[in-house]
Amino acid sequence: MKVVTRFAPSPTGHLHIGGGRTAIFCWLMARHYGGEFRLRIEDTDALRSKQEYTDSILASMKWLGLDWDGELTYQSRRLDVYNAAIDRLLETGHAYWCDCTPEEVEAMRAVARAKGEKPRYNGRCRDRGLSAGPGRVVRLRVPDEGVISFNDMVKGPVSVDVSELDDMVLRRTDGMPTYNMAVVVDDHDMGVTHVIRGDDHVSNTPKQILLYQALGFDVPVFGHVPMILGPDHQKLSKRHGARAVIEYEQDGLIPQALVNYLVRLGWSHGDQEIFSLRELVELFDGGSLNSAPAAFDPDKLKWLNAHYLRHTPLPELAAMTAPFVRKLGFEVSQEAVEKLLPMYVERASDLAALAQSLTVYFTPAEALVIEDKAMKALNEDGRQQLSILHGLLAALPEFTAEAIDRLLHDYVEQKGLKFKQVGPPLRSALIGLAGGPSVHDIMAALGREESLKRIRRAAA
RNA sequence: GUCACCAUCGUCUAUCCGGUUAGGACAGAGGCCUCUCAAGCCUCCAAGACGGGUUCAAAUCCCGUUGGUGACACCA
Repeated sequence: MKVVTRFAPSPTGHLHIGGGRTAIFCWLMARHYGGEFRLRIEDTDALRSKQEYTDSILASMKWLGLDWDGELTYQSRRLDVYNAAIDRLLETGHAYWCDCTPEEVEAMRAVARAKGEKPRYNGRCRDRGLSAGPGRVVRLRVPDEGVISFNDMVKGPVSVDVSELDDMVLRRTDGMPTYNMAVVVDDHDMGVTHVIRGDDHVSNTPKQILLYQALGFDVPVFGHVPMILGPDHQKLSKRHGARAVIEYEQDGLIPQALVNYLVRLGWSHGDQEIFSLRELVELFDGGSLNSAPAAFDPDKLKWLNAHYLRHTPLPELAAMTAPFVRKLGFEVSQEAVEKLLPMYVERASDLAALAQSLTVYFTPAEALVIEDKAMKALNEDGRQQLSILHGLLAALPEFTAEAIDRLLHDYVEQKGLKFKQVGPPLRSALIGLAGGPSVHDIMAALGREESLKRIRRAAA
């Protein structure tokens, strides 16, 4: 049987990392089994759905490297299909019209709650034989007794007594189908075999199974992946920092690093931490998923991203970094960026920071700001060394990293100095920072003229 | 409140069907390297929520307690 999975976001916000992770799992599952991965936009909430969010979600999917099969499905364009299904349910007696107002239903819930029961609709209109009319909704007739069970891919067997279920609304007064109704019809029509979604949908599953049965559809396999919690084990929220995939893109993350991190959150393959996309497709078969919610750890993501940064081929990394440098206001070529990269790949954990560290090379000597920590090295002795070195460097026949390094070491040895006495002052003079690459590499990158200019300026 | 699900180092996790000095990774501490900052390498710190069973043997199976998460809409 061909495996068909789907990702079905509602365009009421950007793609967040929790959604991103379930999308990755769905995609991986489909690719692993050589099946199909479908994408559906759940926009039945006309008020909150926005085109810009659909665009943003699609962009994030592409950025993550998740391609989908077939056409995009928009629920808002399938209203007729849902209504036909609802009519069938009405005809077969699985559903009925109800004219209770939201206030009345709320009162019923209050009563149930007061009795210590689960708040729900009391079934008042079940047998009133109402027909279509303004202000009326269609509700599902939940069986009086029975237990709904399903074998969840990640949670194992789950069962719920139907007495816990509500005669839920299938069709709203405005004629729009509700989420549970649309999902079941769509998943069936799209031939979805494995419904992988967030943990927050477990309690919808029994209701949907009831709908599948009432409609005479085959019930798919369900898999509910646990939620991602904040580092403090609370629900992920704004105060935990970035939640949307697009924010990570803007912060300079490498998509593969985010994918790797997200997959490892709740899934594992022995002790392995680093997975290429190809490996993931090969290894991810839908098993080994953890059923407990996982806390998001920004530090580990940072580490992974730094790892990917270091392992990205230079030209590719330059292409990714250049836009970030330009965003900082420096009109630079990709080639110029690529030349500087080897000095900095091991010193940055994201593209934004990497770009920032390159800016000192594009800043004119006069505008170079020397940070406080770097000023310490420019004491009297430091400045004196700079003056002497300025002369030696000016006379150096070949201004290459090797030659500069040799000159510096020869000088230190002859004068009986410690390298510490020349390295830090030079670095402060050259890039205005206390930390960074070897001074000979910095000078070679800057070139003789620019290096001497900066040394002169700092010595004065 | 009711229902569902969950519970191994601070965090992510391994330990496929009971027998391990409970392993790895991030973070943290220390060290090596070194002109600095990183990277890299090495070492260390650190866990089976609690209480009962079952068993020769339990982190692993069962029950309970506690704790956590989710859900309880004419949102998805």
